[in-house]
Amino acid sequence: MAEPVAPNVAPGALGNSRPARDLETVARRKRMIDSAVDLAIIGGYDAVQMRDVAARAEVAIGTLYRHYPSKDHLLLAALAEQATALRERLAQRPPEGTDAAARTTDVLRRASRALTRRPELTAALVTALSSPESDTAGFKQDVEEVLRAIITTAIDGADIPAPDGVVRTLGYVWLAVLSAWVSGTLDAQQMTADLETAAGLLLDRQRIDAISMKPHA
Amino acid sequence: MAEPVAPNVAPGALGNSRPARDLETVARRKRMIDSAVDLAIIGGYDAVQMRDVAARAEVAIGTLYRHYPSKDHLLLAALAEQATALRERLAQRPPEGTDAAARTTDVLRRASRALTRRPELTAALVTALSSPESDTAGFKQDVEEVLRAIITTAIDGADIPAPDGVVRTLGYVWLAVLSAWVSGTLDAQQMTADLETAAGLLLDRQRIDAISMKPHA
DNA sequence: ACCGAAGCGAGAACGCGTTCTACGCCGCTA
DNA sequence: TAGCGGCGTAGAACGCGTTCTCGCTTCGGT
Repeated sequence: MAEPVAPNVAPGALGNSRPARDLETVARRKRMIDSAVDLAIIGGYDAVQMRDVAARAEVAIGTLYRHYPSKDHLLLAALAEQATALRERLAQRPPEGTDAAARTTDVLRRASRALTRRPELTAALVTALSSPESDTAGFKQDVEEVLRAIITTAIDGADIPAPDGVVRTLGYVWLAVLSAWVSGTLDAQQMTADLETAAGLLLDRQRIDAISMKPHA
Repeated sequence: MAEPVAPNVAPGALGNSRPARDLETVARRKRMIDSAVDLAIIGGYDAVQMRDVAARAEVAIGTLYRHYPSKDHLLLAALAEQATALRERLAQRPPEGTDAAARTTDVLRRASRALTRRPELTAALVTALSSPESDTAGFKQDVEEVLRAIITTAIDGADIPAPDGVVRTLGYVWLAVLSAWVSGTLDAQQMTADLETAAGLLLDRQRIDAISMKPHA
């Protein structure tokens, strides 16, 4: 629904009529995303400069803007790719643990490790995700849905009451700690810890006394 | 600790030695914050343009930057004021309800109403809050602490296990729904609903089956 | 074969956050 | 009294996201 198709184009208009042409277009789009990701890996959000992306993708800047109407659209498209890839990678090896809380913790821990492995890239993508331009709302919802899907598969099957509320709440916490990590208020370890605390509180009422979270710092 | 004192000044250096001079300085700072707030009320983040703030406060743009080294610092200073004021207003009339869940819901509902009353202003301040510049980390933590203090006073005294983890988690959810509201993914009603769902899940295990949250939209 | 639309390249231009330059005023200390 | 450092003003200048101009090419319909 929110695939970054060329703007101001009727839905489905970019159909299947011009094979060679469309192949070139698809390749160009991939180059743009890849260039953005390459730059983000090195220097984060600020290093992704539209002129540089265009140059590296060997495209005119107008072309870049034709396909991705803003820097945030571009990065959100990259983020959507990454998020889907992450979900698939996590699904490959199903979460360890017998109850929902343990499985969720396991999944979140693995996800956090993956995200912190390329800190600059993640920071760039999360920055785009938390930028407030309302014309990207749909894309953001798509990404949030992927995050919730990751949580859902971990919880799935367990006997959890109000699972939808739990998943949604955990999704919010995930977003919040991610953006706190990006802005430097939390380090990676605190981020994971807070996320797991929330999962424990929401999923495993038995264990909360054992958790006894201390205020960090 | 994070009071927006003039930058690059030793702590306490702005003491009490030059009365008339300092009075002027204090007045100037107030004019800058007030101007920013005035502009934000009308047009949100984008309407707060540094040249306009300076002109409206009758200061040179260099002076504005001397006191608030970036637009986000300026807005975060305004946000700190607003947040403290909100906390005090909420404290004036203590929350209704006999148990922690009810009181928390009451407080959050009142807070949300206050915030959505001036949508553009809140949007501007939350935008600044979720901007990723790391040199504002301290200010952000201050604001987050105020939010947590609001939640804490509602919970206080009740027999809640792991209260710190609950408060922290609720604080994250609050931030996340606020920024979702600002970016247009959630309307005010959904924002309040999700916040209350989280409060119910974290504080009132009995009621969660009754809540039975439905996926919205 | 011709037309118009659409995609693209090259680069200038614009807007706003931020920084820099040049200067004046005031209170301090040698 | 002279100089000096801090704060202030006015305004130009810079960087980067975004938009605009203009000309070229390719393609589908007539």
